[in-house]
Amino acid sequence: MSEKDISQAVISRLPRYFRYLGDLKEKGVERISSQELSDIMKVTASQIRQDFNNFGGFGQQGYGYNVNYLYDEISKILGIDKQHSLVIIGAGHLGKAIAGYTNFTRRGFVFKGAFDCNPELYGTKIRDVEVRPVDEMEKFVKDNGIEIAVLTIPKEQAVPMAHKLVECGIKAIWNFAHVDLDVPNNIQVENVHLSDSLMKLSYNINRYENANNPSAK
Amino acid sequence: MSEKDISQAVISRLPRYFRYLGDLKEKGVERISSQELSDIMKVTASQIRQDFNNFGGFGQQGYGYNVNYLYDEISKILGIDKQHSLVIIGAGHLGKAIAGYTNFTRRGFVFKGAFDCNPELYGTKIRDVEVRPVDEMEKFVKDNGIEIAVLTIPKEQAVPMAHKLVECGIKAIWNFAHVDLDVPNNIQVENVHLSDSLMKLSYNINRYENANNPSAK
DNA sequence: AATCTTTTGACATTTATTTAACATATCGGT
DNA sequence: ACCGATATGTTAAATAAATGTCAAAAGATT
Repeated sequence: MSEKDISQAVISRLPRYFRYLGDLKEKGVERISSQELSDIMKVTASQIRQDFNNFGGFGQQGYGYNVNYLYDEISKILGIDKQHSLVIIGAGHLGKAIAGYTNFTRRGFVFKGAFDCNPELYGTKIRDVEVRPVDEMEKFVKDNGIEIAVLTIPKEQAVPMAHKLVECGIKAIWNFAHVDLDVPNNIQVENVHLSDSLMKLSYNINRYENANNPSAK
Repeated sequence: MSEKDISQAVISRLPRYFRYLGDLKEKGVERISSQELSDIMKVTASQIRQDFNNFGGFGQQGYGYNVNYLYDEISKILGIDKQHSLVIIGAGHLGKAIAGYTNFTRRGFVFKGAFDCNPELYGTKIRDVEVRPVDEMEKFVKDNGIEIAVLTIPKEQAVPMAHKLVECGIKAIWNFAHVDLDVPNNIQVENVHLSDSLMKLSYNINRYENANNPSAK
């Protein structure tokens, strides 16, 4: 039905390509070969070519890839050529950090609403958007056809909230709560488990130290 | 020299196991089989056993795994049985969100200092820790033997700052800036590229829609 | 105490991902 | 308009990861 399934390993690499291509574009570089990109990005040229070829031939033999064209194509693949509306649920520091990050706006993610259950925050503003009581979320999401909900609330609240969001017709959840959400699989979920990331870092510190000082243990 | 290399794919799964084991522990569950855990976590029992066996036999045939024991062993593997000191560089919302996240403290990550280059923030406090001028960072990191630096600053500043941190003897960098850091490989780096994560979500929204409405393109 | 059941740990198999190799198309200079 | 150099797209090989299988060990039951 859709294009043949492309592995998430490939998808995970696309934003990085996109970032480097954006840099090249800004520098005025017009063309680049997989080998040059390989040198800059420290991945094999073979992988670069293979990754791009999952989506069709973007390059030209003997020439390489046109930076602008490739950049645009990747942005289409990633769906950031279109606008996506989002609301933030949980107007704490993390929610504010995300809402305030203007680069997301540049990528087509339009911040439309913020909700919290702390009355002290009601009416305060984050980038021209008023923080509202979380009870108003359902109506707001439905009325405005919001696509993405950013969950920056404690894990206890995250699961029921995800449920509610699904009922409101949300398409995707960007989940910062330290819990796995169980939602129908027509709802896209992307988890950002910060503590998992920090533990990985801790493991690697440990590993390096044990490797160089095997006395302990 | 060290234990034989374990793939980062396995390491990435450990924090999730740890999280579920913590939940089981709290519920008073004493033992669990790979099959039961498989049902809860939606990964194959085979993978669970294989993952644990990378680090030695934690289970017992005919019995399963002792939840408390396994939990403790994983915490040792991840190095979160020991304390790790950290400083936050960039006291914006993101830095504050991370500093304020008390769960990290529970896992042994001790927040010791915060630095920023915005004079308005000097002297303000984040959880009893005073925000200081970024110029004082070098001395502070050296004097206090800080292990981990959390980089929550704009990408332009991140690269030179990483350099400086390496000179101060930092062991690891938790990087939230949207740029790849180039540091010696005795320095551990863990990247949290939020925009990459959001783009992945966008891709998956797009993919699902195209699959169910292939008219477009 | 013997037998049956459970469940691990180890290994074999399958699947997925990455890297390498190369034929072929295009560019660029003469 | 030709010819050599370049660099893709594609296919094949190698590597890595995930899954399935089963003997053996320990617990549970009678």
